[in-house]
Amino acid sequence: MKMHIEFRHLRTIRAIHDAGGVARAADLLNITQSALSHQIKGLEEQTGVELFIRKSKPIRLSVAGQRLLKLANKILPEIDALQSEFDDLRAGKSGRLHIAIECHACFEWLFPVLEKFRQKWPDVDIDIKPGLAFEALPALQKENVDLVISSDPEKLSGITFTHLFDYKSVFVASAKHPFSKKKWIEASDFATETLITYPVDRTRLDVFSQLLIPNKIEPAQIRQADLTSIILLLVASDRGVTVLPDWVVSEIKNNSDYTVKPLKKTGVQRGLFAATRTECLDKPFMRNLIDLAGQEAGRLQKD
Amino acid sequence: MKMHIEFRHLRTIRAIHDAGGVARAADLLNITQSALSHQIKGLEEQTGVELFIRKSKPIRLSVAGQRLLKLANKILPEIDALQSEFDDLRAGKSGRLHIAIECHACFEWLFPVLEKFRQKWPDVDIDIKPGLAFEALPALQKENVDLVISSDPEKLSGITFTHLFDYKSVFVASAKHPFSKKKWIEASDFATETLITYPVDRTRLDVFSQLLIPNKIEPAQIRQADLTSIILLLVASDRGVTVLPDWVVSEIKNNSDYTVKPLKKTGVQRGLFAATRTECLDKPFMRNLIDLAGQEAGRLQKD
DNA sequence: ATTTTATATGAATTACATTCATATAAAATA
DNA sequence: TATTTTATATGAATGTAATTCATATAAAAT
Repeated sequence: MKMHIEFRHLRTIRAIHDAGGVARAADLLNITQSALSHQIKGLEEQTGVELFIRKSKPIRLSVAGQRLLKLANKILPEIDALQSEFDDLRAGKSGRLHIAIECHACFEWLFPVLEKFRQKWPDVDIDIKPGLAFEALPALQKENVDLVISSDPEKLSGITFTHLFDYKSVFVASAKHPFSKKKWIEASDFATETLITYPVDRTRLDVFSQLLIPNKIEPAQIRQADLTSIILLLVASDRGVTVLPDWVVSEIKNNSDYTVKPLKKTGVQRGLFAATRTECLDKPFMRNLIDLAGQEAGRLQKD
Repeated sequence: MKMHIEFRHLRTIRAIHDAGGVARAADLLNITQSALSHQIKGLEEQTGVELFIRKSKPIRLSVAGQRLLKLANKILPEIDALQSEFDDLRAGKSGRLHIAIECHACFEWLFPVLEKFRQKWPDVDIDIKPGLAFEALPALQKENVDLVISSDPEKLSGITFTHLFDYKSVFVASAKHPFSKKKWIEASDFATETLITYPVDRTRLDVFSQLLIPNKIEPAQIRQADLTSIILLLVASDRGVTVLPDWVVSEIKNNSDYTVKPLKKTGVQRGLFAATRTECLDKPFMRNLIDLAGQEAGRLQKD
């Protein structure tokens, strides 16, 4: 009396209908006729209605039975579809790729990469989570995201950092700016300047982490802007100076509105890494994304 | 390895999600936590994908798990709905009422009855099968129909005939017809007449079964018409004579276009019966239909 | 009426879900 | 950080329910 309707029963109903009888259905399901007979008897007890008309010999579905069959024909394909979705998932054709980017400027090269990726892996669920830019690595461990783009590799259990490419952080100012005569920019130079940055914690900005904080220099003023194009606009109109990755700057290097200088005599070189859960590197789409990211980086550097 | 996804699994997934953890879900389902743990392990083996993220402590659904949950939330209510449909069926609120009528003129009184019935039993699936007018009783036994309206009760195993009402078969002709002077009509009178009948086997027509066949009389001519109103039209314009149940004739009894006479000196009295499978008499809607038919009959006779 | 074919059923068997006892691992707490 | 608490996992034992086997019964076909 505790028994429930189970998929077994739906498969049975469908088989009996398709095969046109219990005995034939039994072959179809690789099961004995007796088993099916017991099964439908149990099902009729459970549902409380007669599912079959037993007066005719290959037994037929009653009205109630037909109703159940209808449901079976609706539900069973859905389960099969789900199973094949799962098969895709296991085969690595589908999956989830939720990305957190610590580096704000990375949008620039990430979008073209994702566009290529999307074409090759249409069933992978792509998303970018800019919200949790900080705390990205814990989120990665907790499987809230699957990929973190970061400049600061850490030793973390279960997390692997894959080197994507190197870039330089370069100083950008208006062409009219007095620093256009300098060969390179020092930390101390910022003390009198208005610095334009992305609106993120300063520890996540190369200018600060690599130059100003170590040298204990505070810019005269800080102004924040969301989009790279806005920052460049502000710089062009001499409202301040900024520091950006060289790949961003490559587009405006030959633009006479701007002057671009290295930071320090040696330049400030940084690496960009893809952080993933180690086991995820087995997934083909994940490896492919990292490959694509490397290729795109190469293309940017050439310009 | 042969295991399939079962409803148990869907209920489990849903419970784990709703309760927010395996342990709490276990209470919810009145089952041990261990059972659920084994269950989801088996399910993961079957599907081949990880359904849960086990890094966090009350375990969460993975992407695949969420997909399964979505399906569970779709499917489980459908099964519940079906079960309550079955409950209605068992309670006698719903069911099938497919009717075969041997007696062609019965449409006349059956339609109003069914209209009343439909209002009271909206979930009963009503249908009239005029096609298998002959062979109606075997169809009843085979559960192809559930009710047969017949004038000829037989002793048949599993079939019960319920008397609905009696009627007389009466002769109808145009008012101008010479027989309008007769007190009653004999079989021999038909030998010179054109008889208009429903287009059915003559054994199912009262004139033949009750009068002409026993007396071995053949009408001069036979003409067939589908609808009672057409038959009456033909009779009014003196294209022939007919024999109809008195309840049909009651409408035109006072119409000066027609003359109505009894058959034979004594009249030809017949009964009308509802044949059903005996077990179907337990169903409340079936009893109610038979009651309604009786009432409607009473109303017709009064006119 | 008889044979054939299809379904039903009781008892035995087997498979498998569940429980129990306990290990393991994450989260909370000190 | 160590410790306690809470949550899940697991192996072995148990119990239940699905399946099989052997056979009875009933409808269809001959």
